[in-house]
Amino acid sequence: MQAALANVSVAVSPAEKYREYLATKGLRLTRERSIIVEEVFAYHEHFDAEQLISRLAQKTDGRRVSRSTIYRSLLQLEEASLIRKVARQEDRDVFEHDYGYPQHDHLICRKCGTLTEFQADIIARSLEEVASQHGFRMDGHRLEVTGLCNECCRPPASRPKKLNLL
Amino acid sequence: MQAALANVSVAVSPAEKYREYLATKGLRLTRERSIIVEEVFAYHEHFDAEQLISRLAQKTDGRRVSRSTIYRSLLQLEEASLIRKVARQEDRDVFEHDYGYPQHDHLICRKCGTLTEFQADIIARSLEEVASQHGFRMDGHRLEVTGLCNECCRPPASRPKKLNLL
DNA sequence: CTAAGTGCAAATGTTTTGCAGAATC
DNA sequence: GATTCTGCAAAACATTTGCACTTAG
Repeated sequence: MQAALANVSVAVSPAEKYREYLATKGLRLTRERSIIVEEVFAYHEHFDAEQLISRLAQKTDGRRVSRSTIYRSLLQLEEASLIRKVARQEDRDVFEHDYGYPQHDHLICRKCGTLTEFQADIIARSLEEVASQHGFRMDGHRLEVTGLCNECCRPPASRPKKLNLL
Repeated sequence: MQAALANVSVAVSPAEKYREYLATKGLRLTRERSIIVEEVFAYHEHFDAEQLISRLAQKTDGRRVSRSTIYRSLLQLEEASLIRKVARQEDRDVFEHDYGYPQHDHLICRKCGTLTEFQADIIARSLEEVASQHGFRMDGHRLEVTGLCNECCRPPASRPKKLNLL
């Protein structure tokens, strides 16, 4: 029931925070929205809309939610700063938890697509400085570092060239 | 004719570099591709496919190129490291020159959408370090800093709240 | 001649939206 | 009783692709 409360340093559950956000807009935490938040925060992995949709579609109990509602809810969760877009992969927006987890950035393997999180305070600090120099009021950032992950640059055998030309 | 060569520290023109890239694939620098590279490098502003398309559509001379060819060419220019995606705005990929310009990152105003470039060597250096710690072979990064630009946070009059509720 | 290149129109795939009926205050 | 919600199907949109025709080595 109160998932995602155990090993996370938050005072309020994601669902509760969602409820608060909705309240400020005169909206309600419905059964569907509640199912969605809980599913979103049930795992800390990155996900896209389609994955969330199929996770919810597999539920055998009555916890099925329509595609539209899921998309609508994702927008709200983002507005509420519960989740945020981290990247775009295969034409899909990729989300991650933005609530209850420390700020971090990602190493994105351009071969296998794996997202690896890392933390570097110095970056946030540098950005504060840059922003203030430009009179820019920073409220967040997204940093994607691309390259090859440990796994994918291991076998230096033959370069995997594209096989277009017969 | 040889635009973008004057104030840029490159040995070879973008078109020439494009030609070289194409050559490695057994492809040619056609009239259309040539028109596209030149238009892309005629200005240093950020752009999306649609903008490029309409810029080329306005040409009164025979320099018109089809939408498909432009999209196909953009892919190649990206592959060739002549341009790169910097952001995604209004559901469109935004590109910028990646050739002949120093590495930099962007402040993105979430109100007016302005992209402001900045350079911070310390970030690149930090990333090198982080990458090596993870056995990650970095080949680039994208950093979008979001917030309000100088202009947009100037008038501290009334907070521009969304006018949804009547 | 053969392979690459183009333009067109149609397809794709994600995300959004209009609407009618259901649920909630 | 009015307003918010949902699910459905259709729409919107950027981007990609199949195809027939051109063009260039």
